[in-house]
Amino acid sequence: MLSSLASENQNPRQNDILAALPLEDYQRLLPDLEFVSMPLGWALYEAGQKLTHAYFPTNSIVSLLYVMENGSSAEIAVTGYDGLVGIALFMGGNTTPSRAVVQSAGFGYRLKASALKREFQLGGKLQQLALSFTQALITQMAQTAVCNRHHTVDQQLCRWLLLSLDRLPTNHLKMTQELIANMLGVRREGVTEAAGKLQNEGIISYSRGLILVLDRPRLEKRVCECYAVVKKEFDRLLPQKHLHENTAAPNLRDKRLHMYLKD
Amino acid sequence: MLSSLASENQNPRQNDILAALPLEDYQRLLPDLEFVSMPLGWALYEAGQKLTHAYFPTNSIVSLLYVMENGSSAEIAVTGYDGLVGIALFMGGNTTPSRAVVQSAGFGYRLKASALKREFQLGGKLQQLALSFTQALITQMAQTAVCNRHHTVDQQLCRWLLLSLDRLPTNHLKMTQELIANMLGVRREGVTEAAGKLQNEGIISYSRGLILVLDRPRLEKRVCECYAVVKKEFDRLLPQKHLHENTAAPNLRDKRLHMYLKD
DNA sequence: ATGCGTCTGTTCGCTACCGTACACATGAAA
DNA sequence: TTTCATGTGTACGGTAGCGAACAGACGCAT
Repeated sequence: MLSSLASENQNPRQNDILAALPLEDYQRLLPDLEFVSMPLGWALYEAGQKLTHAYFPTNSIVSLLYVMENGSSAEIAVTGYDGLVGIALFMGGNTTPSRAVVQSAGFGYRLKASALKREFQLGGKLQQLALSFTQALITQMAQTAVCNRHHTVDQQLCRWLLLSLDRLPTNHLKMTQELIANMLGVRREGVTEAAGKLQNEGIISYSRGLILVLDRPRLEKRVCECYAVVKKEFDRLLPQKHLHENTAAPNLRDKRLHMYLKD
Repeated sequence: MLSSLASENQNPRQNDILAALPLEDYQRLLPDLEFVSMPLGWALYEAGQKLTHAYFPTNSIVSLLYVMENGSSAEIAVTGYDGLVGIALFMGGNTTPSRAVVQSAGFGYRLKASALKREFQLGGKLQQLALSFTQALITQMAQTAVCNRHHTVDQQLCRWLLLSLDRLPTNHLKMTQELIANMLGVRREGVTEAAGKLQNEGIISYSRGLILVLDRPRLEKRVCECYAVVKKEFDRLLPQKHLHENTAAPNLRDKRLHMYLKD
C-alpha cells in the first residue's frame, strides 16, 4: 500500500520548479534528488538551525511559521508543489528565524545544500526560478502581515483554506481547528466559530480533523482581497509551471483554470 | 545652503551596500550612480508599476507599504543606508504589489534598472549583497506579520521608533502621529495614546511632527522581541557594512555600537 | 460495549482597539 | 494680531478577539 503510494508519487517533475527546468539542467540535478516522505508535523528545519537540504514538495504542503518567546505562533507563508523550502540556502544566510513544518502530509524531493548552491551559482534557469519564487513568497509574507492587521478571523480562515486547497489535488484537508489556530495565530475557539459559520452555510463540512470544501466559489466570495493578490502574483511570477504539463499530475493542473477572483 | 547639504552628502559609500563593494565593482557602477534628493512623501514606485531604478539611500529612510482597497495601509518593511529599494528588479518580477515611500527626507543614489541587472548577473559581490539584504528584508516582513498579530500598539510603536532611529544619524524623527499610524496600520488616536505614555515617562518628547528620543535604553526595554530578532538578523547577514568604515559618515557608525538587546 | 483521549461547540467576562466626534495647541501666513 | 491649517489630546459607545472553563461528540483501543 505504501509502496504503491510512493511509486505513483515518484516523479520529481510534479514539483513546478523542477518541472520548469530545461532537460539538461534537470538531468544534472536528478542524481542528487532524494525522494522523501513528508509526514504531518515534521519540522524540515527549526529556527536558527543550519539548513542541510532544500525541499521540493510534490503533494505535501509546508508552512513557514514563527514561534514567539511566549509560545504563540503565526504562519508567514505556505508552500507546496509550486515552490521549494529552504530559500535561505541560496539567499546566503543558511539559516532563518522561522520554522518549516509539514502542514499536509505527502511526499517531495530534497537536494543537499551543496548541490543546490552549486546549481544556483551557475546562474541558469534554477537561479531564475528560485528568485522568482522567492519574490512570490515575499508577496505572500507581506500580504500576511497586512491581513493580520486589518482582516477578521473569518476572512483569514477563508484565505488560509484557499491557499491550502490550491496546493492539494483534492477538496479535503486533514487539519484540526487547533492546528489552523496555530497557523493563523488566533485562539482555537475563534477558528471553531469561523468554521461554524462556513459549515452552517454549507460551504464546508467539518468533522474531527477533516475539512471538506463543498462550495469553493462561495469561499472565494467571502475571502479578503489578500488571497487574490497573492494568487495573481504567483501566477505572474511563475508561469513556467505550465511548461511541462504533460509530466505533472493532471488533477493539479485543472485547478489552475478555476476562477478565483471576485465578481 | 542646499548645495552645502548636497555636497556633504555626496558619497555613495555612505550606503552600506555600495560601501561593501570591492573597489573594482564599485568603480564599474560609479558612472551609472545618480545622486538624488529624496523628499518626504515621495513615492519611489507605486504598486504594480514597473521599476525604472533601484535606490540606495544614504541618510534617507524608505518605507515599503501596502495600501488596501479600502484605503487602509500597513508598512511591511523599512530600509535606509543599510540597504536598497527595488529588489523586484533582480528577483525577476520587475514590479511588486507594494509602494515605496520616503518616510524621512534625505538623499541617496539611484541606478538604472538595466545597470543593476547587468551587475547582478555577473554573480559577484553585488549579487551576494543584494541577496543577503533581501533575506534580511524577508525577516523584517515576517516579523512584522507576527508583530501585527500578537503585540500591542505600544510595543509596535517602540519597535517602529527603534527601527527608524537605527537608520538615522540623529536622535530625532520628523514624523507626525498620523503618518506613524498609517505605517503601523492603526488609528491616529492609538498612536497618540501610546506616544503619550512614552512622553509621560520622559522616554520621548513629542511636538508637532518632531519626536526627540531622550532615553533610548528605556525604549529598548519596552519593545517586543521583534525588534531584536530583526536587528540581529541584519547584523548577521550584512556584516560587510563595516568593511569601509573610513569612507562612511562616522555618526552613523557610532550608532552600531549602541547596546540594543534587553537585559 | 465501555472507557478514554481527542476534537468541536458554547459560554462569560475582559480588554485592546475601532469609529466618531470634538476641543485645544501650535506655528505659519495674511 | 488675527486667521487658519495642521497636529495633538480626550472622551464614548461598540466590538472583535482573548483567556478560561466546561460540555458534548466522536472514534479508537482494550
